[in-house]
Amino acid sequence: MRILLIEDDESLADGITTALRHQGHAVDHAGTGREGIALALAARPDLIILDLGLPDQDGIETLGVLRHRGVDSTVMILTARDQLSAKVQGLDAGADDYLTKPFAVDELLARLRALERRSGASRSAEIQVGNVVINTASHEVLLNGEAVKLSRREFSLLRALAERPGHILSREQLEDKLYSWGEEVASNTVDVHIHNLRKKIYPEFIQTIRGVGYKLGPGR
Amino acid sequence: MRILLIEDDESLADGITTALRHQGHAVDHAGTGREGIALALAARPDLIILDLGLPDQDGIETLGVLRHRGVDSTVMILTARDQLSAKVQGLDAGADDYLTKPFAVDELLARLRALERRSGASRSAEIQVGNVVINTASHEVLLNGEAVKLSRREFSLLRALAERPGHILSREQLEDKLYSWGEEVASNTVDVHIHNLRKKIYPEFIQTIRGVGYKLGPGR
DNA sequence: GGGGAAATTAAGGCAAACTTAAGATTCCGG
DNA sequence: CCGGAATCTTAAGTTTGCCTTAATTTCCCC
Repeated sequence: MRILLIEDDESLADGITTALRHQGHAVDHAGTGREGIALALAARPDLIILDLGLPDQDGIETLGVLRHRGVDSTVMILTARDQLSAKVQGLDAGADDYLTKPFAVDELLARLRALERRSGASRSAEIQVGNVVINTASHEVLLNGEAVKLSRREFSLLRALAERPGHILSREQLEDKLYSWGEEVASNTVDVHIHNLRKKIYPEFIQTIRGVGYKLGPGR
Repeated sequence: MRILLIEDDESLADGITTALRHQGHAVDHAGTGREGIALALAARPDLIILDLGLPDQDGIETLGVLRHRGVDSTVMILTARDQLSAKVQGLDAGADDYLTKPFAVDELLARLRALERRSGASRSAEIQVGNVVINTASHEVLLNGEAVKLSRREFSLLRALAERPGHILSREQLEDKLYSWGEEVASNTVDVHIHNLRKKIYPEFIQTIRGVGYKLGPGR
């Protein structure tokens, strides 16, 4: 998943970024509302995490601008515990969820998974496609009940495809989900990971649409 | 919206019920998990508010049973502030959101609006012409329910014609749809692809208007 | 029956995708 | 903080499938 973090506190931002990357997400970071808007328009993230206590402009205002410009990404706002009215405003201004500071990173991650699901197909942390079960919380993948060991990138790739089984994702779209701004790849990395995934699962599970991209197929 | 509240604390339940009804929602109330499951199956609510601290059975378990029985309503769970692991479990078990107790009723209402807004959209990417179904998302084409394997150009051609069934498109117009500027083609390519399409589907599906172009015909 | 339009056919060429392996990088335990 | 293991990226070589071309045949309308 591609995530944009708009947060001025450097150390907090670093912590969140690291945790998210560890989960296999592509993370872009903006330190101000203005910068955040620019990045949101350029990178088209799946999710935006927005701190309401920004220095250059009000967080709510930033959110308003984003929605006005047609950014329809899911938005989670971060706010201080006692700012109830701000939370309510935020939700009504187009945020999808909020988290009160301070929070545990595990909680943030769990919330993200919930949000991810709300817009996607599956209702629980498990996505099933054919005889393959993908657990987005534990990062476990089962093929006919047996565990398959995947690396981080392999898992991210599989998750991206599994969010909408049957839907085709181009190489470019897949790269966008895996790599943040500034760490783009310039090779056939995606091809290679797809190849390795096919070896670990089974070849027909991931189908190639020549000239278009890849999609998950039906069970064998 | 039809809402099911599963909450054992009578006075809290009364307060929430009143507030929700005030907003124009239909509210059912269950005091136990067992009762909640029965009501969920009977009433098919749009939203379920589930307290994790239930007397007769664990709230997480209740949620599991609901999802297992195919209840796909949006679920918001209520939990005590310090029960982090419970929240995380709940979200991963298929809840869409949670709220920590104690909370202000305004906050609950704002959350509901956010949830409501999210569950809209998603239009189908399918075009149907006669007994042929064209799925633009998966590039799948079904003839009487059976998959027909098309190449990229064949698919583009078919989609172009299917966008306006019955309308006549000239070769030139079709070429414009298939080829971007700078890669024009100088032969009877379109004819050839049309021919191959007819072989894969059935000849009468694509009709020739002599001297003008092609159009999609009615089912066989 | 004649001429132009459309259909048919087959083959060569080319770009997309696959495979492999080596070098770079990251991760993790001590 | 270091060294080995796992993983990731790059790039080159190979394979594959498709697209285009063009020559030939069939069809339709005047």
